[in-house]
Amino acid sequence: MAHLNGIKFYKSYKAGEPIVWAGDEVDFVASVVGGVATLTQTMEDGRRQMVGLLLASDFIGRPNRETVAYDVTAISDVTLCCFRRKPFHEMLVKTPHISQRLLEMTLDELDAAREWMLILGRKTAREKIASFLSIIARRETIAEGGDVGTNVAFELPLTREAMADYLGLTLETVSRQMSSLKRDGVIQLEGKRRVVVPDFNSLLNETGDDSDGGVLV
Amino acid sequence: MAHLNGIKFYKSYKAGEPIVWAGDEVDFVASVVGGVATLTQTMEDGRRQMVGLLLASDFIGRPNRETVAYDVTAISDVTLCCFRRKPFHEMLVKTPHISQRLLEMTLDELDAAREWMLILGRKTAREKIASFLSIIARRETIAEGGDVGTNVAFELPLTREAMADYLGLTLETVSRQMSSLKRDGVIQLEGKRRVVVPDFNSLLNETGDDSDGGVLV
DNA sequence: CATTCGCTTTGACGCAGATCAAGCATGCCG
DNA sequence: CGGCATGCTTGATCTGCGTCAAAGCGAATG
Repeated sequence: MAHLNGIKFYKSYKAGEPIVWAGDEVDFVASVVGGVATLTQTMEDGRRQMVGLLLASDFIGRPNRETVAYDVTAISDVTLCCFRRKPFHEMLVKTPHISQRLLEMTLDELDAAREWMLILGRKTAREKIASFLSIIARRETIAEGGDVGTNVAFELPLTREAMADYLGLTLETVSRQMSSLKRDGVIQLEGKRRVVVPDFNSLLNETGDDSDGGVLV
Repeated sequence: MAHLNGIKFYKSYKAGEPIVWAGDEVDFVASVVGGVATLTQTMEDGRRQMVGLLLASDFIGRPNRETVAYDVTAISDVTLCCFRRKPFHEMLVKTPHISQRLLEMTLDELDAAREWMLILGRKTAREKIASFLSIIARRETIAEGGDVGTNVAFELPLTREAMADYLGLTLETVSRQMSSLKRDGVIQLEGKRRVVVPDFNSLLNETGDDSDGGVLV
């Protein structure tokens, strides 16, 4: 996505800052350069569900639509690389391999959403936490260029409350299950945010997923 | 999607028949011509979550990937319009506006998946049922060319068990909540499968969603 | 150094929905 | 026609997680 003179610009947001609200008109699409942002849906009475977790290189917005369907929030300091919507859409028409790339990315997101649906609909609180940790472990260690060996350590990009919104739980339940996994030796905590997983397979065993090794080397 | 000599063919499946299993190699992609199919994920111990409900014109498969990630099952008699994967992929590269169309469809599915995530993660059993019924009402009555007026009637394409798999509930809870909505006059049942909604707004009021009219005319 | 604030942990208790268990209705097949 | 299968309903009981409440902890601030 290089060489897009004039239609491309950067924007930064501080941790906690809203990027756009559901229903807002937005005249750009963007991709995350650095930091973490979330997509959330909120019900009238305040119940909240996260529906997207955006890390570096993830895409925001629909080329063809001027309003946005979800609240987008910066959860750490975030930098976006933005493209004005109209020229971006024209470029899409002229440069087919970009829309094919975008299709691939969207299909990957759809797959992620479907894995997420299984977590939300059928897993216990403990399985939800274990699944979340293994998802983050995978994304974070790949981002750091490391291999997912048996011994893994990473920083949680989310507060307990945000984890609860991700998993359809309350923050108290998240906290209790983290403590429980710690008690059982599945994870260790250094401070509140850094997680050490001494044996990644034993974490996977807690997810409820088919556990025959999986992605492990 | 016309004029695709030689690479296009049709396949039919009976109600209940599996179309493909998760992990199978499949050399075609397809679009649903008629009937209803589901995408489901199953855990080792048998817990099941539906992650896709495919009606007429919905698309199955990934142009770029030879295996399939979910169980696909015909839930009524189903006819698929299939395209061999390799030539389909080549056509995609040569005919950019098709991949743009496919991108639009995929983004719509992603939006649907995200609405679904809110339902799974945060709604009560009663709200889940009401949400499901209003989603089906919308899709079915549009398919029949009718308008979604206040008074709506439609056929449920799913058994109580499949509804449970859709909503992350047990079939008993689905049954109880259907009875409860019936007792409260929100819906009427003609037989087990036909649903009459005397006042669509009062159904919407049960979904927990922002209720200011919405899509109603 | 004390104070406050945001985040987290932990405890006690209650309830929505799961589980276990009958029974009912409809339609199919010998 | 009777028997059996499939799908649905309803009841009784149990439990995982939500709710309410209090207290711990580290970092920032005056």
